Amino acid sequence: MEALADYFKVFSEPNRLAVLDTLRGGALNVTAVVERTGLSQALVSKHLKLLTIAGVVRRRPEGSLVFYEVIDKGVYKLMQQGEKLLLASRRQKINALAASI
Amino acid sequence: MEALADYFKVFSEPNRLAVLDTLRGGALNVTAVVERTGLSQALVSKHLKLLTIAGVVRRRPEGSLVFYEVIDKGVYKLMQQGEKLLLASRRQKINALAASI
DNA sequence: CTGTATTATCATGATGTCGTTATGTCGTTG
DNA sequence: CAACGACATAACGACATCATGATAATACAG
Repeated sequence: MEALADYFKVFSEPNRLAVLDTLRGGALNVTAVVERTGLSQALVSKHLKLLTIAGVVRRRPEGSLVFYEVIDKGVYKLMQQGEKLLLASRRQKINALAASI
Repeated sequence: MEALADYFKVFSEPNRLAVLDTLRGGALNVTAVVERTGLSQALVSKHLKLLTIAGVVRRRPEGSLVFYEVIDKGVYKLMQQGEKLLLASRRQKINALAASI
């Protein structure tokens, strides 16, 4: 349970999800991620490091650039599954509200 | 992204996952969850409240007891998908280690 | 070798989360 | 209504996480 919770924690941060989102199309270097997310360079670097440690992303230095890419695209499936449940839970909450009137 | 991150945050806490796990078989009242998890009553109550607010769990008072049950069992599928990716990422980390030797 | 671009790290402050203890609330029972 | 059991909430301390600004480390160009 502990390890699973830690794994989900990786996806529990908006900026980290935004970073992951930029990597949908394939590998990008840090600056590219910075530009596409609008986040600070230091912040992007830290999130990418965390994602690397979590085993979600692979680091590949190339010259003076460092490219990052998602290892298992199944993470996007996980996110999609999360979205789906999120929407369902919203409908649920609306129903609960309506029932309480 | 924000909302999705918040949703994943619900599953990013070991004790909360443990609580959810006790509800796999169906509705349970608070004391039953306390007994099965070994967590304090106050803590279980708080986690159940959070799960309720998140729309993951439904609260149903019955006499002096309060039963909770998972609304959409899809959350267990989400957890399963998380487990799967977690295991894959572990294999990945081992490979990365091996490659670095 | 110097300077520059790219990426990583550090130190810090602000904020959030978790768990505990104590107490409050509500329903039931005698 | 008094007492009890079940559950919820409040207050608090400990700790984790996040974002920032400044600075380091690295690779490359000139």
